[in-house]
Amino acid sequence: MKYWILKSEPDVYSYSDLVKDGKVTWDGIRNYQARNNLRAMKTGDLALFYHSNVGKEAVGICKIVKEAYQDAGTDGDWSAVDIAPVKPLKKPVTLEQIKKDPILKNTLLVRNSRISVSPLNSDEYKRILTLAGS
DNA sequence: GCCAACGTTGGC
DNA sequence: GCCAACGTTGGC
Repeated sequence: MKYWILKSEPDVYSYSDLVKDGKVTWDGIRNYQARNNLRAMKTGDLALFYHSNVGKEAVGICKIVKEAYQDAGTDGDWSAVDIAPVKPLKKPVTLEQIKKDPILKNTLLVRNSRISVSPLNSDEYKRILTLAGS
């Protein structure tokens, strides 16, 4: 079981959109590192859904329901996965909290803010859930 | 809206 | 293969 953070601008697609849709294809990734992370995902892996730009906070948990397949939107060598919501966090966990936290401050989310799909180890994942009050 | 950081592209 | 120029992302 692996853990991930998926970033999305809530103006474009928010966690509540995901809850409403029930499932969504996570495509359009055009960054090799992020693509490789997508390809490392397994069905059943959990991911935190993070709102970039607006909010700058992790807001919910989702799960991978379909492993990486060819991104239909392109001829290039890009991948997509399908995700579904699990449950919202009791309290969102802000980037500020993450940056201040000794366990979380070294996550790729903080070190490289430009990567839209990044891995978390189980300690980091659990720490965020703790900060979220669950 | 600005700009720093980073990734990608393309000329050499 | 190097590196300057450019585009994009995302925090502020």
